[in-house]
Amino acid sequence: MARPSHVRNSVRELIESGDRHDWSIEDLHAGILASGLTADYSSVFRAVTWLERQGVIGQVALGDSRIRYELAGHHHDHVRCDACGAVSSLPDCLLPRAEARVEKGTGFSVTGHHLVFSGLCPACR
Amino acid sequence: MARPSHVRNSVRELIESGDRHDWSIEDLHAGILASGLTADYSSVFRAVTWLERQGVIGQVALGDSRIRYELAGHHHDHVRCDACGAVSSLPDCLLPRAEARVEKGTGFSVTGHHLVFSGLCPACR
DNA sequence: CTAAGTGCAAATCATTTGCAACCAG
DNA sequence: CTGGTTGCAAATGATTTGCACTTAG
Repeated sequence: MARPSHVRNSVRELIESGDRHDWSIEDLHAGILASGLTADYSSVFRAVTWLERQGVIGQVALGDSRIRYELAGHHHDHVRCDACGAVSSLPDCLLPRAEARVEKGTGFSVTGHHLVFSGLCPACR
Repeated sequence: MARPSHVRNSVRELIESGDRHDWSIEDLHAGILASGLTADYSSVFRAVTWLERQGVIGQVALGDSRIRYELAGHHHDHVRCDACGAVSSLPDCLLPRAEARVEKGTGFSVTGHHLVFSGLCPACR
């Protein structure tokens, strides 16, 4: 069913390139244009939606008012600079057994979590 | 400088009433109308902004695409039901010394964090 | 031919702001 | 009178959708 889609390919390539983990749709759109290719914002939106539904990428909710995406797969948490907005990711998850504790305490069955630290990055402090 | 403001009072009362910790502006607006009083959405917005600046309430970013607020003060984390959207809060913070670890690992100076667990609430599971 | 992918414009949704009327001090 | 508060309408910002055109399978 899937036909060649250069927009989807470009989006996937950008996100898989790995250096960033806080891609907004606008960032992706700009990235594609910067590489010489063309793509409409709405096409990027649809590509992102599609990739998300396929489980290739996932949303990252930073305090920021736009939706951001990163490669899905290995779970990790983030640190965000309050001053410049820079985001870094942490190598491993700091909540090894916290979920079990939450389950006991609340009665919820916990399937995951989202953790963002805030502070100042080395450059801004 | 501050004159009586029934909108601000209503918003504060609702949020201080304590049962919820995921008030959106729309929720607050609806809540005020439900109590028989009137208030414009924009006035509620301004009241919320004012209370936030005063440090009375703070934002809570749940996956949800709208900004939510809760009483500021004691820090605690949340669990959100993926099915019905219900939110509960956890009594204490589960990351006592995690911030120090993050500082060492990333070079950021960490000032806080935001943690949301996701799963299914007792009613939905 | 048929359905997927794309661009363009327009519709939504939620948040914010401008402005004039209003009112307590 | 003066400045804070409010309602109403309109501006923003970002996400989402409708539609027609193009093209791979």
